[in-house]
Amino acid sequence: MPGRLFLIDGHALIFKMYYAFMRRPMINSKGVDTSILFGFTKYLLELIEREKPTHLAVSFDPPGGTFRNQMYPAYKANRPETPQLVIDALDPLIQICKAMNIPVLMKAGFEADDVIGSMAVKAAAEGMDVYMVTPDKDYGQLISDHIWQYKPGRAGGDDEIVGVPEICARYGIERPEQVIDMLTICGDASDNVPGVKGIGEVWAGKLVSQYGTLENIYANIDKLTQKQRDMFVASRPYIDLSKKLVTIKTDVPIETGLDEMAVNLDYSPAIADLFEKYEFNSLKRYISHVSSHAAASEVKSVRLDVDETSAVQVATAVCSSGRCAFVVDTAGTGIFAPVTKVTVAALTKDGCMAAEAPASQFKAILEDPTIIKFGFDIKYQMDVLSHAGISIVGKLRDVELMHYLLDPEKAHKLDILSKSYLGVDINQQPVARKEVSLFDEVDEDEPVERNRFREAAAILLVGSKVWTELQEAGIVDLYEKIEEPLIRVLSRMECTGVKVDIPSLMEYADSLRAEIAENESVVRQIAGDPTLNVSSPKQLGELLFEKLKLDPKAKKSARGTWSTDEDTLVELADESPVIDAILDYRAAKKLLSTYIEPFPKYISPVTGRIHTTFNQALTSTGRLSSSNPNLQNIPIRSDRGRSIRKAFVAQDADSVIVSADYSQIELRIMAHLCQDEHLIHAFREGIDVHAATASKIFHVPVESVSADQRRIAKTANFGIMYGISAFGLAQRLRISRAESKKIIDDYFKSFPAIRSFIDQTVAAARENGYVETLFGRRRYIPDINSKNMTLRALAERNAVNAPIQGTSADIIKIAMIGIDRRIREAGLNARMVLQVHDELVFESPVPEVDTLKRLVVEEMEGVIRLSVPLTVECNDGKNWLEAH
DNA sequence: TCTGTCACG
DNA sequence: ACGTACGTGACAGAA
Repeated sequence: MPGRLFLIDGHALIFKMYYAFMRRPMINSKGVDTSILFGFTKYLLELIEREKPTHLAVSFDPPGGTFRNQMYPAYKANRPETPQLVIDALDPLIQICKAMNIPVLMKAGFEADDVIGSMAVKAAAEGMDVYMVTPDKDYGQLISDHIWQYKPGRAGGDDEIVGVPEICARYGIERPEQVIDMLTICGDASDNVPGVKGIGEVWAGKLVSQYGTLENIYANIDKLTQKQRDMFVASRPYIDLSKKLVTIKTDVPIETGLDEMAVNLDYSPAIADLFEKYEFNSLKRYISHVSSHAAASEVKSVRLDVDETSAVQVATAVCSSGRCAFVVDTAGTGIFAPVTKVTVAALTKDGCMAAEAPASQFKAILEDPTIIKFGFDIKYQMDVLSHAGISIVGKLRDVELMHYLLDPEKAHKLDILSKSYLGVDINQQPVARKEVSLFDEVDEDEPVERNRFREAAAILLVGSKVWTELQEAGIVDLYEKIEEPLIRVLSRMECTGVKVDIPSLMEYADSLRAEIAENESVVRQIAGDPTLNVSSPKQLGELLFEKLKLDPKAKKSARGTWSTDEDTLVELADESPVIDAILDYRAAKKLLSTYIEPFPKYISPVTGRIHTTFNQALTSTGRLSSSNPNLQNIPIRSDRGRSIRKAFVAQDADSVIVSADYSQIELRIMAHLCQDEHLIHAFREGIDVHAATASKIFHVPVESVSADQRRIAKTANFGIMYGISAFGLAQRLRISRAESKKIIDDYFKSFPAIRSFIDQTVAAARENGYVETLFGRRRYIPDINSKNMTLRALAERNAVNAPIQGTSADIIKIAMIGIDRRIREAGLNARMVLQVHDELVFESPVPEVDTLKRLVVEEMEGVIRLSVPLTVECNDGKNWLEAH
């Protein structure tokens, strides 16, 4: 019978999972350690998906001793006691195997080795290709033309398939059966198999290959060296016993027939219940096809009533369960909105209870460091509660943030999460105020009012599930070491705010308005239309390309409108003086309408400062974003822009602005990730990396690189990180495609490691469906296999860029946490006020500046040791511009 | 509400 | 033959 039979050594796999999860066990919401069950089941499911076996069976060692113990009581006697977790895993795993139609082979008196060995030989004789899934070296003796050992990879590494050539090469022998002699001679300390004392693997291999068998070694014992002869003679009395111990039996009768091992993916409905019970949420996709009532009952399995009760009762439940969810209500919006009430939910033995009360009544709970707090957008709640004199202490499980880490590009709204995780619509209004059920029918016409009880309960329940998924994805560290502590840091930054000198901005506004008016009238004059709106791309397009007939080839359709962006206009600058007027108009108008006119309304009446919001759960790559207002895109590149940046000032004459920014952090990360020797060398030696790049691709010495060559190399360096195309580079450099193609070809020729890094990253995205940063932050790349070339190309660029941009984001986040801690430990009055991706901005009293700078640089540069140094430039000044 | 444009890293 | 560098947020005009 042709086919692929996989025989799994169950105990070996259990132990592997036991150790794999030892440092960070996976505990489900009921407090049960499901590490082994999860790891084992996941491995099974992945193996089935990846290797597509036609037949499959799992073998466990039976309870009680084996024939080996009978012949040699010391066998495995000095093994440490089996951990309880391993013992406890056996029965549930047998249940899981049964539900997946996988036969479990156990034979009293025999180890799994013997059962698998016998089955392997039998199946191979019947024409199957057999894979023995186990890391145990003893199995090497069974390998043949149709039997392989399939070694599970260590810690996420690839599995290894060992066949006849590999096993022979491993020991330097001719035939796999000789593994028995090898093992006999070497012995096995952990199993108490004696072997020949004094002979190790190297000599054993030489002797076995020279004399063919152990018996023949003894037959020729006088040809050995004196020392070896003595050792073999001394071992003679128990060498037969050793050989019996290490020889895997191949004649154990197996009752289970091969046909019963045929893979049957039509799993029993019980599998869904088991996955629900153990909370294998991330594995559910493997069993989504299971047809049964179980899928439908999944929603019903979240059966809880939110019992509305008193704050005191909830507080009691919170303290006994050690966890709660909370929702803060405010009058109005913004971080200074007064808190009106707080709703707290707690788990009870048969559901959820919740109560709402003035914040002060929950102060003790919120400030209790032992209670785990589930919330949604906790940073904002921290902001508003801090003004009510309440801090939130203890572990923070922010559902929005945790879900963001699972898949940053999904929607992280509570109502959507409740629907998908609990099957519950929290926007639906319950009928009664008491004994409300999440499943009660509601009157459709009733106005939807947010129900905080249901929200709090949903946060608690969704939060537990999302937490489990974080564990399963192996990104709990990312959450606990980076995002969770960052919540507090960002909250402090938001509450601190930054001072903007509005009067100086207003003064500058006047000169901008004059420029705008001047340019507007020039444009209107040339157009011969006093009503022309220069801000209207449509009207501008008609003016330039229809009325003035400047360049008829540029049409950027979408809605058939002429493109009038800066790149297009600059091309036309020679053709009409109207172009410069338009560009000047636009530049001035942009600054005025984006960075000046809206700013006064952002000044807080409480602090007189501007308080941005840092969005921590938004970008695809792990960066922060800033909004209302966005303080991460304050101008700097143009002269006009710099006047605006000057308005970001320290609070008074006794303070300064300090700015610290990473130099070339993304290129450095790329150098580390691809391990390119030239790039690494340039960074280590402090050589100008763009000049070094130019030197390589243009084949000139570094010192004779021209400014133009350097500029081109710089553009190319950035292009590479963004997933360059010849077209894109050509456009940016205003050169021909042939020229840009040559540059790219030379680039990859000069830096072959970068080429292979890109290829490997794209391959990893295809393999796993996602890419990750150095710190495990994931971005899923679903379009990587798209048939649409454009989409696929975009996906490939994303796959390359995300680990680079994301690692940079991880690094500065870690630095921020360290700096915040150090500032507080040192009791400084300096404050971190802004983060701009690779830059941190502080406000500091003058006497503290030196201390602050030292500490900031130390923390930023010391986040992680890469193959290249991380360097930071740090300056101070009266305003943000001067500090640069 | 969507699109085009442009400010930043 | 096709479309073309990564990640954001805000504004004005068009629809």
